[in-house]
Amino acid sequence: MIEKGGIHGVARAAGVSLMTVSRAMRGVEGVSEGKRAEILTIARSLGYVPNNNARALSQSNSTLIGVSLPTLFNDVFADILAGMRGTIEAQGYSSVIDTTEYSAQAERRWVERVLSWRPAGVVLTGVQHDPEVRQLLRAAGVATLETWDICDDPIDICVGMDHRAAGLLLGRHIARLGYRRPAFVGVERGQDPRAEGRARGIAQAFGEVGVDVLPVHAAPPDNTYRMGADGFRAVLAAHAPDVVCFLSDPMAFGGMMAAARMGLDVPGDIGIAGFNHLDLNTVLPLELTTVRTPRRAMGVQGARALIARIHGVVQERVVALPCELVPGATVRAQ
Amino acid sequence: MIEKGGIHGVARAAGVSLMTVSRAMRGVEGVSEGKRAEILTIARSLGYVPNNNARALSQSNSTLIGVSLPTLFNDVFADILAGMRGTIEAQGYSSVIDTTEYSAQAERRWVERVLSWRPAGVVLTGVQHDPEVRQLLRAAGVATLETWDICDDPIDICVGMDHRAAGLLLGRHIARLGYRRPAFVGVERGQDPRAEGRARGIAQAFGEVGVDVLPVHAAPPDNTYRMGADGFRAVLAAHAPDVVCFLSDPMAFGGMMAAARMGLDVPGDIGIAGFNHLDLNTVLPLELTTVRTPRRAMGVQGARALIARIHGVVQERVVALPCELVPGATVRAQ
DNA sequence: TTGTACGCGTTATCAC
DNA sequence: GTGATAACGCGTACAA
Repeated sequence: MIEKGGIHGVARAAGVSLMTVSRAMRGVEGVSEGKRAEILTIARSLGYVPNNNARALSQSNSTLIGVSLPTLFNDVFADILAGMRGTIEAQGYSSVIDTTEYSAQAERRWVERVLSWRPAGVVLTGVQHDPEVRQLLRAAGVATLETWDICDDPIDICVGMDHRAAGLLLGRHIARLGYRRPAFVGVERGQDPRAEGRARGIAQAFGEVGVDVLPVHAAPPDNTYRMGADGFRAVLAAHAPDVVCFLSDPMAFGGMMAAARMGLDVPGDIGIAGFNHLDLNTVLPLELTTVRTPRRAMGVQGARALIARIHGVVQERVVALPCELVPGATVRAQ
Repeated sequence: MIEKGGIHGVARAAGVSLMTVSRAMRGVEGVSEGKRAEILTIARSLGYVPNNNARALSQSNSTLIGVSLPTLFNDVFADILAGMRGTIEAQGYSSVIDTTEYSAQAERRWVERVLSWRPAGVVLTGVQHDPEVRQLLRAAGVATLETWDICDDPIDICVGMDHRAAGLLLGRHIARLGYRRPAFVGVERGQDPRAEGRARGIAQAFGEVGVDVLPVHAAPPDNTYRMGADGFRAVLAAHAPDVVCFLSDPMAFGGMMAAARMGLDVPGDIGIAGFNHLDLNTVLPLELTTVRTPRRAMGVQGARALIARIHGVVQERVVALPCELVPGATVRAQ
């Protein structure tokens, strides 16, 4: 419908050739300024928008970067994305977002779809993918960034963090405070590999002080806060822990609310810890014990590395950004 | 790089013509099953992904739906989107997301970009846009859905809700409980037209009981929870209200936390109300007084209407979905 | 069942 | 500074 004239219509209306319109629209040299202004006015009045499919087809280089996120219901990914987008757009690239709902299958389908647009680069969340994803991206020779997690052999490059180390950091802090009956509330196995990594780190920390078991409760899918609250009750009934670590801050908050409802004092009766240090924490009466993750920096540095990679510059293939313990006040003090 | 062979490479490797490969890849008739399997295997091993730019260029019909959201840092839009995506994908369409950060300029640029892909449909959040947006979309003749808000003359079709009516609903409830010194905490003017509509509704409700002023505090941009907390303190100091309505639930929660920190009892000393009824509320010790918005339904019905519109079916141009008051416990009882 | 010619809208290249 | 022509990779229509 838009092609009732397309570039031809504009050219005809302006009394010039296609090429002159093309040059005028793109802002490249080869058109007198007067003519350019005239053409732009006509194009605008005709509602002409260049056809990117044709442009992409006739050119080999693209400025499109596809970004895959597990979900939009998590400020973590919004933070990472915010960091990326600033950089991506400042460099003249544009991004296209999609979510996989934590499904490897959906991620694979998305990779095929985005590759069909011949993007300059692709961003994936995490390092665990359908085997075909790696193969597709490698075969396409497309610059690929994996983020949020790290691994030894990324598809292309990787800017993330070590979730196990982060769990270890948190776990050691908690263990040092004397807790000996920890528990973890997360989601079903395979749903969130990063959370599993953190749980392993926590388990390792407690292993170092002779506690060999970290009971894990997998919350059935629901709203995050309720998952935290229900998970807290479940793990309390099943394992009588003295401290409960949660997959995330929102879940930990749910746990805190459940504790209050049960008449339990935090941290007097039981300790609670979250993960990520999200905005919510800044207003809580009792600051949550958690780990601050470098989400925004990850986005910025990841995008920079990806664009450098697109330009053929390869630095380190894997960059792990550091986390920071937030002692908070939901576990007991020394 | 991927075109080291492209469809030609596959055809050559399989010993057939381009068209046979094309047919095999698309799953249409005209290829023997044996040959199809063989071709698919070869294509896969060669990492061949069809070029969507070429496909889109050669066809007039697209299955792409572009969706514009203000931000990802708000579960409201995640909810709407979740509702849409299910429908969109079930109908064989695919969606591309972008965020505008509440900037009309960014929205206009996005509309141009998405139109350059010749989408089947476009979804915009809200009804207030740069004038050119309307012109571009109308000129392109692309099916367009506006959502989350409503207006009398949508660009094309509109499935949303009446924010002023929602504010009126909430305001009347609060006014009926005897409150007479209301205040509103929102964001700077123009940042969120929907919130302004709700504030107008609240003001109208209080106008009905003879209270003609609704002091409004515009929180400077920050994290939502802190904006709520800081806004609460500011509005309290400036206007000594007996009830504070917030732009959203998360801000209201920030306000509740600030009240607690100031030693104020809610609702004993002061009333608080939010908007949207988000997941957070389900775990709070004191359920927030708020309005439940039909976000998911809006997404589902909006997507259905848009796809019907794409297929040429036009029902009502504007559909307003109803909201529901959640009395909660953060304003005093009757 | 399989292959050939042409067109989609744009840009690069070369000629004027 | 401007215009003509040939790609880009795929799908449609038709021919074999």
